Amino acid sequence: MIQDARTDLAPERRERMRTLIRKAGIARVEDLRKDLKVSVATVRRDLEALEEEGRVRRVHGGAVSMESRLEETVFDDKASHALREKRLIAKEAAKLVGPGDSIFLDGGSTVLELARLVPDRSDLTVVTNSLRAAAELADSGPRVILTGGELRRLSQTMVGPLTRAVLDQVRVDKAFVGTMGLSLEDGLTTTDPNEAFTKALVQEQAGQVVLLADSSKESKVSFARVGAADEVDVLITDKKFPAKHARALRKRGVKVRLV
Amino acid sequence: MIQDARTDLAPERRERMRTLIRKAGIARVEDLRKDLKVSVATVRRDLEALEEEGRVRRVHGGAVSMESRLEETVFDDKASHALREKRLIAKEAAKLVGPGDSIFLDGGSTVLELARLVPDRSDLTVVTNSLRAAAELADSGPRVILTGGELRRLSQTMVGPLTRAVLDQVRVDKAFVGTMGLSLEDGLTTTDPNEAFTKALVQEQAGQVVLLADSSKESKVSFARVGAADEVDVLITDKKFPAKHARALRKRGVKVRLV
DNA sequence: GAAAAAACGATCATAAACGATCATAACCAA
DNA sequence: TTGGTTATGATCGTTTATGATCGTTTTTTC
Repeated sequence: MIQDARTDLAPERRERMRTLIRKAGIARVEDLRKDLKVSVATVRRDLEALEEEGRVRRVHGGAVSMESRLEETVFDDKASHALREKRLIAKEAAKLVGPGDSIFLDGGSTVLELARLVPDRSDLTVVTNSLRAAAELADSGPRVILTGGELRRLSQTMVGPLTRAVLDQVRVDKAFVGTMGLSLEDGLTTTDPNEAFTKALVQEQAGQVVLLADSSKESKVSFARVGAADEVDVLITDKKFPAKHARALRKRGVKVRLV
Repeated sequence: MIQDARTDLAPERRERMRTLIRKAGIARVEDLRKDLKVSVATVRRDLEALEEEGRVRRVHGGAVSMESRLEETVFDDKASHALREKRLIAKEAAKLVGPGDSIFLDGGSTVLELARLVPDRSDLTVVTNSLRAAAELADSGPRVILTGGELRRLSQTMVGPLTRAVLDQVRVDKAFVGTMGLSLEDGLTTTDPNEAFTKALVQEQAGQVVLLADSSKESKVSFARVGAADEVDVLITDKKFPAKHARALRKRGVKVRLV
């Protein structure tokens, strides 16, 4: 074995490799070979070891770091519009969550922001059909119950008839739901019938239904109907929500909060 | 013993060695030999002693200090062992998955490797109680159905009575399950009773139960019992699995495949 | 979808590093 | 002195880490 003063000991070389991969998020075998001045065989062996430790995941041509979950969430956030409004709405919604409550969270992006506000509330029971909400709460805090059902890829939610099996057996104090469209005539609408079915089901089981919807959803109508607008108990939206429609909703018994 | 003015007393020399290694985080035998002006044999003996005391960890070519930050990062996470075996086992298991099959995947790490092998099989229906398996398949390929239930953080699986609600309504052709322990007398055992309950439930609903277990699980017994060993239809394990026990299992009607 | 290129895993040779063993020298006690 | 103990360093067969080679698998290209 060649180990003169210029070469690293295996642990320090692996440490450098690990750092390189973590900083870049991903690294190619060839680049690592050049940076560390070893053969590709050694790079592969080291990557194998780092994978055993769970620090990287090997892929064809290199390896990706498992040590920074940050990128994913940043990526997610970038995709969503009106983030500022959504955060404000979520913050307001969090005030409605009392001690020891059991709450339902659905798959909307605003609701996901709410999930991010409660990871320390270990007194809560959170029922959700959203994989992303579950992922947010997977490591800490509240008791988490997933509904099960068929995975809908686009929204990363569990939907369809199978969700009924679990939902029939639980009751929640408050259900926090999002929507694609909200109108007086057509009520709540969303893109997927299965999704709509599950939303409607949840609303039956919840003591209180809280709709989180920024003002861009107002007067929109999507494909699948969830239910009438007045099945919602509380609507939390932003100040750009037209006052006229807010009044109409209040007249039908919906509490409307503008943030 | 040589003990003139130029040489250290042994304890003193070891103290210096320990300091050198701690400061650098890591040190080569050759460097220590030069710094301390002793033979490599002595350096090795001293390192052996320091390792015995838990102050350093020896590596090929030198030693890493256990008293500095480098060691924490090198040593802390000893997560998954036998990755190689697990991959081989998973690959073999993948051969059992026929076209159009519906399969169940549980939360074991070997089973997770199997999940990674089927993302392109869009003819499949995958039922799983593992969030991580679901995450692997969340973007592409098979139809994914999650069981629902209470989230068990440690294993990132859905477990408990609520899983029954969904599982009662589905049948799968083959269930691929992992285990913590496998023994002839105690059968399959795992750490958590809720987890065991769910595993047992799945085995009832499956046409065929395939156990994926590397040989380290053999003759181990964990806390919660899942069921008898002969409730398994096929065991896929590695070649280190004792032939004697493989024979005993075959006698009980379990097909044993060694890879 | 076939051909070409790249990356991969398995295997092997080699040199460094290693552990076991032995010889030496210093020290101590009779 | 002699015999015993201990730390050390040298020797030598063994083990380990590495890099090169080669057939296989995967990805890219056309």
